[in-house]
Amino acid sequence: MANKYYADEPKYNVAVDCIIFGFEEGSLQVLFQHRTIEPFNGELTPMGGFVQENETLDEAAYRVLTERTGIKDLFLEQLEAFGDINRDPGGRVISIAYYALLNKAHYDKSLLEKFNCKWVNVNSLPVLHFDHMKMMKKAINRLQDKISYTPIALKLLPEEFTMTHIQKLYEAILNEELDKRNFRKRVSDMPYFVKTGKIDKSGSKRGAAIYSFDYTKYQELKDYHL
Amino acid sequence: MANKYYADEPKYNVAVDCIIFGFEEGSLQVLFQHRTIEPFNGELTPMGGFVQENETLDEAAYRVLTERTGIKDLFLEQLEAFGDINRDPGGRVISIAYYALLNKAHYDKSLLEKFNCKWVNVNSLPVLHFDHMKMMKKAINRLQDKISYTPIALKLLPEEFTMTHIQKLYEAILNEELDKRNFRKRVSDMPYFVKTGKIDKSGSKRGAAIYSFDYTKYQELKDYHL
DNA sequence: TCAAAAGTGTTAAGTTTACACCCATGA
DNA sequence: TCATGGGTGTAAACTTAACACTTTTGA
Repeated sequence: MANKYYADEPKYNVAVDCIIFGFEEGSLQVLFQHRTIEPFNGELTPMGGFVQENETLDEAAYRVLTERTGIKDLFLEQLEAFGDINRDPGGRVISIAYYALLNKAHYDKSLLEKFNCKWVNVNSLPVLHFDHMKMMKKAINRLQDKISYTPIALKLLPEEFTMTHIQKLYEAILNEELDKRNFRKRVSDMPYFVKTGKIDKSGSKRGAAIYSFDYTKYQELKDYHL
Repeated sequence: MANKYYADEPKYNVAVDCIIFGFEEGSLQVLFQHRTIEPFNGELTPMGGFVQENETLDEAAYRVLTERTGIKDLFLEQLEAFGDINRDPGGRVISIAYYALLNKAHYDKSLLEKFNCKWVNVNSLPVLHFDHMKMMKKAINRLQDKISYTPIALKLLPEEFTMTHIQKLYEAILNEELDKRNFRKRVSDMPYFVKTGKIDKSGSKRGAAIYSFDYTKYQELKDYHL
């Protein structure tokens, strides 16, 4: 497709970089892949890819995500564009950073080898190159901010969960302990958390009530109230 | 500069679009310029320009801003990247949207004709084309959010101002009336608002105390407390 | 019977909101 | 002297934070 008017203006490669969060064994994790070219060959980077001509930025990010994780139902949001002149030694690349939240129970582990990927605990991040640490910090901050006023964090959990699961999740994201009674009170006050009536006996002898999240109810309440 | 590794990947024009806010006569305003090409020749758009090879995204936005307004001391922050495939009929352009806050007292009015610009009250926005209305809404929302926890809005005021000035400013941004006593209490509680000792007699017979903002003190407090 | 996680309320502290009158001055 | 905007405090409502014991059950 010929560019009709802007022929004299410079053009650049445009990429997306996705910080992909997962949650397992009480820890917030991020998915990285090993670089396959110099410089920093073998070192870890967020999931990235170039924006193609037939896709929007969001679509490019979504494509990269589904390709690398096999997951279609996830939360995806743009963070910011990064465009420092020499941010990528391979050439000038403008990168649009995204973050995504997915349910690791649905993650296809065979893709770990296929794409040479690795889940890393956010508390033991590797050295990151380029401006990837800036992206990480932005992603974590955004996630921390956002879970206080939206239930997006639930995309990190299985469809069914206990109060303890949600609390551990919030504690992992916020990196601080929360008061059990206050936390449960706040969660219970939101009408879109519904008891399934089932009991999870895996975590204790007594068993814990299993909840699910009613996205339909959430949308309604959001539309009419918040 | 040759692109070393990514020769096969598509390239795009990359632009910045700046939503520039000003404040005058009690109203929040935005600076637009008239398009000079089809489609929508003559209609209003935010201040835009292409990102050049020797500048970062922020620098491109800053260049556009200083060029179009003559102002160097302003608040500038990235909003989001817009990259829908046909967002610009002139060709595929990825646009990085910014918003900026400036003190209209320093605005060089001769630039109005030079760049064929126009200040418009936010309450009477013109029809906007492309994805410009999305950018506007994002900018206004961000500004509204952000003034509740940072004093950036002061960049819209002269260096010296009265309590009434700040209140009118906040009311214009938030688009709602605020309680005078509560507002003044909150402002006075922040130690970086300092009374200059001067009196502004322009607004009333009695005269109002003139304040200024101590940016140094603000930085200190921010570093050690917030 | 006991260890381990689940579940449950109340009080104090802090924050936010609502609200009305006097002051100083120039015209 | 009066019209105009400047300036000030308090009480009620609401929100947030702190805190400890009982329940259930499988091993």
